[in-house]
Amino acid sequence: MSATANPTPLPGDESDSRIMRIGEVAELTGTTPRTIRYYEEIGLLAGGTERELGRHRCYTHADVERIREIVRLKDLLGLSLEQLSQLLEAESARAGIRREFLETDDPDRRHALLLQSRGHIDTQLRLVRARVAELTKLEADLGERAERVQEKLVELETERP
Amino acid sequence: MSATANPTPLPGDESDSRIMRIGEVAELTGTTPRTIRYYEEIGLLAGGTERELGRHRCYTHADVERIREIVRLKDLLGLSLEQLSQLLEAESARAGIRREFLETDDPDRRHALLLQSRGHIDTQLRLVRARVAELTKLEADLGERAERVQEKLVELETERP
DNA sequence: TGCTAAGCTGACGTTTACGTAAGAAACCGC
DNA sequence: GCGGTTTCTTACGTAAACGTCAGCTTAGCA
Repeated sequence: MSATANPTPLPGDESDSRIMRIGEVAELTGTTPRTIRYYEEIGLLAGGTERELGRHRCYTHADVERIREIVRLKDLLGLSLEQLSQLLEAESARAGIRREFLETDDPDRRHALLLQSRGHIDTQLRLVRARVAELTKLEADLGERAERVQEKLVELETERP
Repeated sequence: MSATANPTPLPGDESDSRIMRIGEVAELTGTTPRTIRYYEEIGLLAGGTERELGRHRCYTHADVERIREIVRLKDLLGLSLEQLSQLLEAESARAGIRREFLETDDPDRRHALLLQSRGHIDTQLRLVRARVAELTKLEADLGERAERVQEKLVELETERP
């Protein structure tokens, strides 16, 4: 028996292809239903398609991953949701891109899609690295200050027994 | 002629001991007068002492440095101003501590002040390092994704001339 | 001494990122 | 098919971090 054949997956199970509702997704991502709806409202999450008004939103594991990524970038880089929208704009149709990638057989088209994906990842990498550099500089500055204080402490301790 | 003897220091001059008003400080720190007043209002900046109501606030280069540090920690660590207040609480009396350090001759007291200063710096260092670790993990994850895309690109290019 | 730029003190406005509440509708197990 | 839970939409509320405006005062200098 494979895990994917399990007819009733465990809650919190991260295997793909399960369909979840907003409450579960919120728990899995450490957010709230309101937050998820808000992200959809401002266009940060797709969700708008293929759902008649009034019916329950449904999500896949890919959506959970995306929300986790949003939260991570938001918290770690301190980006506003609007900045995130722009940053992830290319990726916002990620599911669509992936689908198109799998559906098409045109190598040129696949090539273009891959390039687009790589560009998007590179942008994020640049941001992260710049931030790491700034933090490293801050760490160095703090280290210097710590050292100066330490010197004075040693100095003081040698002065008196 | 030494630079410090210059009776009219250049604007933007970072030499100590000049007394500035809020507009200049705002420019030097990339903030606005309103922001500086607000920081004072919520107790993040001292300023409350030694100034009769209604008179102009005056600042030294040490204040500029402190504001720069606040902005830096706020932006890089994404801390709220209240969190910053707590983090810098010990340091908030920094000028006072420094003065007391210079004034006192009691080695025990000086020792205690130095230890306090070191503890404060260490707290900041821990925060910075934790953040760097998280960002480094994010960088690694992005790197993996970039690699996978790159592999597919190469794969695609070898398939067709 | 008089003028002007800059600063002062309230006080209200604004944006972001959600929280919260209400009433109705959808889903699910039995 | 029905009760109970979850979700839906709509709409108002809120906390943080300032922006902005008004009316008045201060500081510096010609």
